[in-house]
Amino acid sequence: MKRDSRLSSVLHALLHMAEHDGSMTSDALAQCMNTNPVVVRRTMGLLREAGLVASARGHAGGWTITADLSTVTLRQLHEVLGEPAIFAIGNRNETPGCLVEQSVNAALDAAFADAEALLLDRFAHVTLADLAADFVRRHAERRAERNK
Amino acid sequence: MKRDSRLSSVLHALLHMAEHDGSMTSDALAQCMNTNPVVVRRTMGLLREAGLVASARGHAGGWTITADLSTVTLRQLHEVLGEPAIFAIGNRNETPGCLVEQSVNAALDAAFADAEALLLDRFAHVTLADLAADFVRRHAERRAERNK
DNA sequence: ACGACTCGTAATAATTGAAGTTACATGAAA
DNA sequence: TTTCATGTAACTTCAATTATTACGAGTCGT
Repeated sequence: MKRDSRLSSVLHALLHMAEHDGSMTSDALAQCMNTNPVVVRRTMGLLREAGLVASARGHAGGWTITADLSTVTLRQLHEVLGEPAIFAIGNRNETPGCLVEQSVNAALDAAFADAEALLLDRFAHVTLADLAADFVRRHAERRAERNK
Repeated sequence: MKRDSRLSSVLHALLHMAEHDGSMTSDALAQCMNTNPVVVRRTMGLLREAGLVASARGHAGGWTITADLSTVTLRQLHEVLGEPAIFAIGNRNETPGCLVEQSVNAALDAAFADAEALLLDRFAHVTLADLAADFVRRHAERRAERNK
């Protein structure tokens, strides 16, 4: 099953932008992420609609972060991306007439709902600033490793 | 994204088999589930390898449950199906050299791992017998509704 | 004004894995 | 021996993200 990696992608892009002075072009971001500039524009466009980033055309154009990193959570980004389906496993038929299938769906749905709630709660407590700090930590560790 | 509904399917099949005296053919199960007999054989074949069901060919052949309903959990069935990917969302690159992406992956992976643990734990505490009992309850409710 | 640069977006293809289908071999029972 | 059913291989269909191509439109520097 093909997994939706847009959340991972936008996080990657946003953190690169946060570490980078000035704006970054779709091409530069696409190279960072080993993908296509059009894909970058499409996903970043959603963030722009949500007021998280801004874009400028022409010379010296590109993308910049407009939001405060400490206020943007993974959950918010998930919502901005249209709350894509979280699970790759699901019911065969969402509105079954068969009573057997209703029992099956009820049991599975309850479990999935709980797992989703936990996941979204986790997402709600991680901000871009947290990730940026984690990156800085990793960066320092690698430098220390290199100088050992 | 296309979701894997095999767990839902086998549960549906197993419960129908549990309510049904004697064996059921792949064709009968396929009709129950609005699918194809070959698909039924493919998935039920995995359950047979795990010793949960048995199949017989020829006249009066078909599938029968050999396991005790109260000992088979949703988690076990999930494993029997090859532990398919649970999440439809994932990292863009599982083994990134980029430190930014490592931070992103670490945060997402931790959240996903927790949600997966919760889901599997839920699955581990639901048996086929539980689902069968739930079906009987729904069945009784519907009959009461009809006679009101 | 011109031209290089960049976003905006539509249209289309590639990709991936489950699910569905066809076809035929194998085995069991009437 | 005919009929019914599973066992499998090979192939097609299907649905969704992702990738690509193409072109339009705005912006800056010269």
